[in-house]
Parts: sequence; structure tokens; C-alpha cells
Amino acid sequence: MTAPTPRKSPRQQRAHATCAAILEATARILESAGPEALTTNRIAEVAGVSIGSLYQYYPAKQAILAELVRAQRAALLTDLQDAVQQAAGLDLRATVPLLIAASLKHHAHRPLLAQRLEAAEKTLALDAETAALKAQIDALVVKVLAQRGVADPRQAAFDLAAMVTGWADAAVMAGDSDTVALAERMTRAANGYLGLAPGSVR
Amino acid sequence: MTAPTPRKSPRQQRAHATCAAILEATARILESAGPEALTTNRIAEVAGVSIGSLYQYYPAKQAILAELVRAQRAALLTDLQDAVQQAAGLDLRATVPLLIAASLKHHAHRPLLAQRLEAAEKTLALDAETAALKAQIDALVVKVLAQRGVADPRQAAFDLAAMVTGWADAAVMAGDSDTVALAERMTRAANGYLGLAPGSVR
DNA sequence: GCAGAATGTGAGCAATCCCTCAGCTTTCCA
DNA sequence: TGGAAAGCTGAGGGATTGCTCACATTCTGC
Repeated sequence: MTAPTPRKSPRQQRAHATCAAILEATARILESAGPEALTTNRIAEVAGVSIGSLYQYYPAKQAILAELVRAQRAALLTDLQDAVQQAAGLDLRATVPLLIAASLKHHAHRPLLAQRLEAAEKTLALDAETAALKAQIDALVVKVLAQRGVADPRQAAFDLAAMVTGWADAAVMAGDSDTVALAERMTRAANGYLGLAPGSVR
Repeated sequence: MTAPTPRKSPRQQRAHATCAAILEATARILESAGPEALTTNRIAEVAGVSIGSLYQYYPAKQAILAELVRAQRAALLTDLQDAVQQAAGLDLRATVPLLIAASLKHHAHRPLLAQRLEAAEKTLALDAETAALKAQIDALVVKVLAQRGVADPRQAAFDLAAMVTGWADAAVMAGDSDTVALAERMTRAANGYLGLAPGSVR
């Protein structure tokens, strides 16, 4: 019922290719035509695969979207873990920009896709695995902030994530491609939120 | 072609009631079941109106959504204008919380609806009237910021709007209903962004 | 080689979608 | 008061949707 995981795991290489083609086709339709134009028949067509093959690996249309969302979350977790490792020994002021840069990475790569997946996530009933990833991400940020003396690390982690995500989406829509400058402006806001004195960012 | 305005203007009172019922039904379905469940037949059913009546006033499904989006934008413009009037003679530090409070007002009233309408706006091709409203809103904020000595008022207006909107949506999703506290935290971030020293909020 | 598992195919079903239209009821106004 | 305008109805047309299933093809291990 609530099992948006692949219905059958691909064992051979061409099966993996089929799954990948389906996911990529879904991503491309999402980018070029939006969620309203995302139909299973069209996904199969763009992927160059028969509709039957699609349903051999994904039990429902939603499952394909869920898989993309899950992958995006997993990538974010990895990038954040890297950032945290890089921030070892650094103080709060130096850590924040690293976290922001990690969060912005996916928006920089395929901006429209990232935005549409986030929108889809709000409507989708996300599976247990994706929920677990979200929890891991949250816990990671909470821990980093707490270690650096932030007063209410839970609240702060939530607020900073909300701020960066929504802001990044809007920037993407407006065609702002200068991620570095965007990250710098976000850092200013985050510093203000955390009660850090303005100071020159460099 | 791109005329999502009512196809026929209601002249009698019961016609106005019909239009209102259709809009309210659309809002309710959006809140309770999401955009995927928003069908014209269902709208008519929930509104207690026949499907034929619906199409007498709205030429397409999208037009109903566009009307709701337009109304939301118009309300935001009004609230911002009030805030600006209230901020006459005040400095930047005192003005920012007023602008934030105005922006948050709709999210506080019907949070889920506000969020889903914003999501819909990103997919919809918005009509000329709504675009004009957006431009007015932007110009208003730019002017207020410029008058109070903000360096790059265009950029700042965009960034602050993006920050507040996305953040508010996320807070709504998480069930955070304490709008006052939320506004205060946002103000801290905005102050940091604008280069204002932390200082006590009151 | 070959049996069986894994993979791939696509016509088409049932359900649903958006929207039209011919005819009915209610309201307005001279 | 009566004709015209405005409003309302809902069956259903044509298109599309998500998805199934009976069957063909390809690969793997022995």
C-alpha cells in the first residue's frame, strides 16, 4: 500500500539501465513540462522503454517520484556530512558558510529539478526511508550547531534549513545563477539569525 | 488564449454567490486533498453547483486557480501598503518587522492554502493582471528600502521576499502556529542580512 | 547447448479527465 | 404581465489517464 519502493530489483545490467532511463526521463519531463505533464506513458516514451517495463520496477507513478526525492535527500545528506567533516575544529562563524554551500549544491546543479522535487515532496506521502534520511539530516545539523554553542539548536536547524531552501528556490525561479554571491548573502542572514556580529565575511 | 478571467461577468446576486462558492470549493479541495485531486467535477460538487455553471464563469480549470492566486496577491499588496503607511517616518530597523508581519498575515490565516497557491503559481502561466500585482508589490518594497538607505534595494527586496516566503511555508508544514515568534526570528535574520547590529528587538 | 529466470513489449481496459450543449428555471424590466 | 436576458442543469462526448496481462526476447548457470 505505502510501498513506493521498486517492485522488483533489477539483477542484470540492462535492467539497471532501464531503471536509470526511467528516472532520468521523469526528471527531464519534470524540468521541461512540469508535474502536470508527468504521465506514465510519457515517461516510458521519453525513456525509450515500454510502459510494461516501467511497471515491472515501479508499482505506481508516485513511486518513481518518491525514488527521485529519496535520491536527492541522500545526496544532500552526503554533502552535509562532507561539510561537517570539513568544519571539524572550526567555530560557528566559519561553519555556517560550509553548511549553506552544501545545501545549495543541488540547486546549482539542476536548479529546476531540485525545486520541482521539493514541491512534489510536499504533496507526496513520503516513504519510511526518505523520512529516515530527513531525520538524519536534521540530527546532523542539530548536533553541529549544538557543539558550537547555539542556544536552541533544534529550532535553529529547522529555521536555517527553511530559510535556505525557500530562498534558493526563489533564486532559481528568477534565474539567479551566481551561487557564490547567493551563499554569501544567505550567510549574512544566518549570522544575524544566530546573533553573530556582522563582521566582514572576507 | 491567455485570458483566465471570468468568461462572463455575474450580473445578479445569485451568480455572485455561485462564483464565490466555486472559489471557496477550490480552496477547500486544495487544502484538504492537494492539487492532484483538484478536478472540475469535484469543484462543482463541493460548491453545490452544476458543472455547467462552473464553465459559465470560468473558461478553464486553470482560470479558477489563477483567480485565487490573483486574490491572494491583491490581499498581500493591500497589507503591505498598510504596513508601509504605518512605517512612515520610522527607520529601517523599525520598518522591517512591519513588512514581515504583513507578509506573514496570509500564512497565518489559511496556512495550507497559502502554501499550495504559491506552489501552483510556480507552475501556472500567470495572467497579466497578476503579473502587474507582483510588480507593484516589488516596487513598493524596493521604494521603502531605498528610502531608508539600503544599498541595493532591488536585490534586498527580492532576497527578503524569498526568505520570508519559503521560510513561512516550511513553518506551516511543520505545524508552527506561533506567528509572532516566527516573525521575530525572521526579523533577526533580516537584520543580519541588512547589516543592522543585532541589538534587542524591543 | 539448454532450461528457466530475468527482462522487455504494447494493445487495450476501466476509470477518469475537461469541457460542451440543448433545454430548463429564475429574474429583470418595460 | 409577458417576453427577453441571465442563470442553472447534468448527461455524456472525446480524449487521456494509470495500469494489467499474455506473450516474446534475452541472459545466466550448468
